[in-house]
Amino acid sequence: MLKNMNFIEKLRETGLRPTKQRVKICEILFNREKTFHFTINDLAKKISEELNEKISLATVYNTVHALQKKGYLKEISINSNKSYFDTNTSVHHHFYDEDTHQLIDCDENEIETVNVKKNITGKKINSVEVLVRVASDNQNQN
Amino acid sequence: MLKNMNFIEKLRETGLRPTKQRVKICEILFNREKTFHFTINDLAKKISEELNEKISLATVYNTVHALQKKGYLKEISINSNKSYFDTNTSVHHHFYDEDTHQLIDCDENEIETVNVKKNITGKKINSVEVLVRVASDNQNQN
DNA sequence: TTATATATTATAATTATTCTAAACTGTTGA
DNA sequence: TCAACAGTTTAGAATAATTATAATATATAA
Repeated sequence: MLKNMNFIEKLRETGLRPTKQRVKICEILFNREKTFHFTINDLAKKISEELNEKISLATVYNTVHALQKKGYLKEISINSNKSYFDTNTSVHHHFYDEDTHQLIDCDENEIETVNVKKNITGKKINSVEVLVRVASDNQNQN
Repeated sequence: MLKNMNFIEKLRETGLRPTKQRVKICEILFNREKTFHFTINDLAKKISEELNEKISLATVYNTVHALQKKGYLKEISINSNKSYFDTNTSVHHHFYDEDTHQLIDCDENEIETVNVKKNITGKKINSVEVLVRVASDNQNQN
């Protein structure tokens, strides 16, 4: 996994000043094996847990949005009043468990490439995302 | 197009009391040719415009959620801090124009059937939705 | 090292949504 | 028909997520 030095480099490369807070957030987000699905709140909580130090919520928002703009994070579409982010920025899809509200990454090969036949003049396709909603088999939908 | 009588029937059939407000909301939502994508706010605005009468926002929320629970409306997954609803409850997909924030329905045949190979034990697939994000071709993403 | 542009922070403001409790209305059955 | 009850509507308060603000602090270039 990457060392802090790398984060400092990486941030600088993309034109983001490597401030203390940004480097810390990068550590938490990217020093891990598996990809991380989180809300801003999850992240803020993790910061104060793991670092015994608080970072202003506004900074967490700013930093996450900055990282997203630079392509280090991806926002995920789910119906929810919260925004979810994903450290896996490659093209991939999600299962959403409606019982537990858990989000599960799909391997590329678990969903066949989606063939979009329509195109809109003057517009380019930015992304094609599939969301598979699942729920317990014996749930009656009252 | 359906007459109010039909809405009263329909509501009653599904166990929703056909109150004045619910019938009005049904009129606005379902007395139209093309499907309607809206937020609660859009709907509330339309009500006061078309009917010169206000319905409490709380009632709009309650009614939309009741209609959704009964399957007359579908909630759409987009990254946004608002919830979008769709009067087209059939399985279909969407284009989302990131420039104009417009949502466009996809005909069934404009996206090939998505083949999901993964399945999760004890869970059934409720829906498979594709969201295609498009944006102006000459936009630099700075 | 200093000047300057940028970032952080606490807090206020905003926006979407849900809750609450009182008033009201649709429905059921005498 | 009408009383009674359960379900609904309502305005406004409460909550939650996010964004704006403006003062302070920091990173970086010269």
